[in-house]
Amino acid sequence: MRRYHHGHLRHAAIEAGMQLIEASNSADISLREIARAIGVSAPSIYRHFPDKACLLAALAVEGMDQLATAQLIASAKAGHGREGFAASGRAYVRFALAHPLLFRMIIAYLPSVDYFASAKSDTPSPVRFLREIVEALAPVGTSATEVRTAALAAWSQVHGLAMLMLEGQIPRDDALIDAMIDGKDMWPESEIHQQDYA
Amino acid sequence: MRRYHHGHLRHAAIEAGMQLIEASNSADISLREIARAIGVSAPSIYRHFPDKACLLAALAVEGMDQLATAQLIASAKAGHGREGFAASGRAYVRFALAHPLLFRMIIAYLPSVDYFASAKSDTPSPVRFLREIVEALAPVGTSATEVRTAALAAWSQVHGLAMLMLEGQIPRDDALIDAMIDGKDMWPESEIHQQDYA
DNA sequence: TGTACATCAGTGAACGCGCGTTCACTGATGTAC
DNA sequence: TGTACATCAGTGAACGCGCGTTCACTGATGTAC
Repeated sequence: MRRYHHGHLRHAAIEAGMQLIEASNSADISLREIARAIGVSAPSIYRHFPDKACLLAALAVEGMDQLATAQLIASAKAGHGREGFAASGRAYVRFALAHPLLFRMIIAYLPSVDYFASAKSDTPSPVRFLREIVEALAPVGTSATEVRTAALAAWSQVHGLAMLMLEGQIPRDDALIDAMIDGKDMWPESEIHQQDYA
Repeated sequence: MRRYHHGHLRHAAIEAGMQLIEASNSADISLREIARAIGVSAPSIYRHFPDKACLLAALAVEGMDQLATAQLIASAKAGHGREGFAASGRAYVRFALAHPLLFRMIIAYLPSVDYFASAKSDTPSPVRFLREIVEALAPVGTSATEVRTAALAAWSQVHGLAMLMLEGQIPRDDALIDAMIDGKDMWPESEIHQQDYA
């Protein structure tokens, strides 16, 4: 009987889960698989997670963090602003291609983050990042719903590209990603009041 | 021993499969389920399909036909051209929302239809429809790859919206679909040489 | 027209699979006296 | 400091599930003579 003090097994399960997710790129991860990976019996998982869905949700949260971070870094490298926004979009697609199953799980197992609710939250998330950067780029006087529509359209754009490439319907062509996501499209002739994402 | 002469069971299986797909909106359909639905033993399916994947592929083909038809009708109703294109995009999203599982299967189980290869094919398909309508709308002198990029961007846009709505990440708001997909975005100040989709 | 026969679309039973979850348990840990 | 004890993170065995697929079969059909 190996003993994991104070939530160590919980941590180990999530870590092992993440590794298994990277290895598999299509089917869901099984609870038993994760237990096997950390050398522990399957029922022991239930000391730390009520059921499988909660375990997967924990992995999805982990993945969401990673995605948000990847986008933030990409945006910062491009100097935020319009170019940073495009860069974060490309980062979204590349993250999906690099971590197919994790990406699907983020979308599937995470409770949806309402666009407007994200304004009140403090935790970083792709949705919150999206809202803030689009708000910063919108011309003064743009209505909240207009901004939201633009933000959701941008999300749809990169999400659709990611999914279609994952499904093999669009070739995984790096140049195509770049061509599809450039900074010129949104509010082309507007003045920008730039803000950092903090 | 009920007997289905001359491929009747094949037909019945596809029909029953389509109905089951409409009923379920998330998990995959099982081969046994389909057999049950038509009152036949599971192994009898194997007289007509080599394996489950082929059965599902047949359903996906059926679904693709329906999707292409829905888009074509929507486009025709709007008079083709720029408005027709937007209408076909909205039809894509609404089809996905109305037939969630079928939509997923079309994307997942169908061999990818290469954009350029679709030019040579004669069978109607969403990709072929997309290519033809975007080509018709492109200003004279637009390069083939530019047209392709625009077409794939449009596809990504509606596909992403559809997926995010299906996953509950974006509210299923009809007005939002309309706002997001209007005909103004692509090549805004270009002359159009319109063509019908035949 | 009647009969022998080949074909082949169906059948029920069985295979092995891995899954999520429950159960009664064991035994190491940390604490209270 | 030593001992009794409660806690609770682990265990192996078992549950029932539905799945895709294989197997040897049966019996209706349509055809050749």
